[in-house]
Amino acid sequence: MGRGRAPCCDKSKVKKGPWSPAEDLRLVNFVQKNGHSNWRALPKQAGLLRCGKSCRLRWINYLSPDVKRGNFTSEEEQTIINLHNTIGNKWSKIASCLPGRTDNEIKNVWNTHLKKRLTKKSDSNMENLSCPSRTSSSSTQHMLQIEKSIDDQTVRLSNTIDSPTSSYASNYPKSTVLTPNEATGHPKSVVPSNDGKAEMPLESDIDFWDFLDSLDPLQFSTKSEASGEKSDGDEIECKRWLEYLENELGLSGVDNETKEQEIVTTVPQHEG
DNA sequence: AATCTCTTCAACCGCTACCAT
DNA sequence: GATGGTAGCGGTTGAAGAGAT
Repeated sequence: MGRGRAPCCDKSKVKKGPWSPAEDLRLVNFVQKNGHSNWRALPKQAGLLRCGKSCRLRWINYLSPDVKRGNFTSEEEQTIINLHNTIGNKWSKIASCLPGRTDNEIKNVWNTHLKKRLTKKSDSNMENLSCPSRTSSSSTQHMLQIEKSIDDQTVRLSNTIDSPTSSYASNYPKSTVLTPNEATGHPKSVVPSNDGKAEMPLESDIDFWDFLDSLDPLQFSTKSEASGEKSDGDEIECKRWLEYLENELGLSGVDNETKEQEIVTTVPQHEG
């Protein structure tokens, strides 16, 4: 480790910046069919002008059905605060305790909301020195327990989720329901606009998210997790989802080859 | 209404950990 | 054990939107 660094991709040939709906669709489509055992090779195989890292990030933080959108509940915030107190900036570990939340999201929430809030609080606490510190032995013990449970959970998760051969379907968590439109709801996808077709923002269509909501994650996870293969039911659901996506993107009614070409040509090139 | 400033968060970058050879 | 390749993590950035002036 730590020896030199090979560039993860040819930077001159990859697109950067916000993802277009067409790219999203292409990535979802590909991961759904082939899983994501090799992120580096994925962009080429999927016909995306992105680097593997970018694809991975986009999937994990935004496109994965695991991702829970919307405001953090006070319980979630408290969990973050507690865990951060214990383990510091271990965002992925914290995320593993908050189903549906990504490390990036938690990091953002911490930096933009929680940190400031706590700073304010501690400022006011400084004025009130009698405030008991959380470093009492009992709370320390409590934190150690939390830390241990995080480690246990991390091990469990790594054993059950995301095996190298895992399919898209197996990424559905057992209990997490995709709730993209709760609270602020829909992801704020920034849609580059040098092409009319790719302009349609996904989040603008309530039906789309309602449809996603209507999909039963368990249906995806249970069978395929057990068998390692997609069942017919899964495929039908996946197809429905994809068809809907294509519809939303204005890509339906076009034969596949034309569609593929269209997506590639509508992907704006690296904007300066 | 126009402009400026602040806030938010998606995406990028660089590094390390881990695995295969 | 050394080396190379890939995945994942955490810090940082910058565009876009919101709010203030």
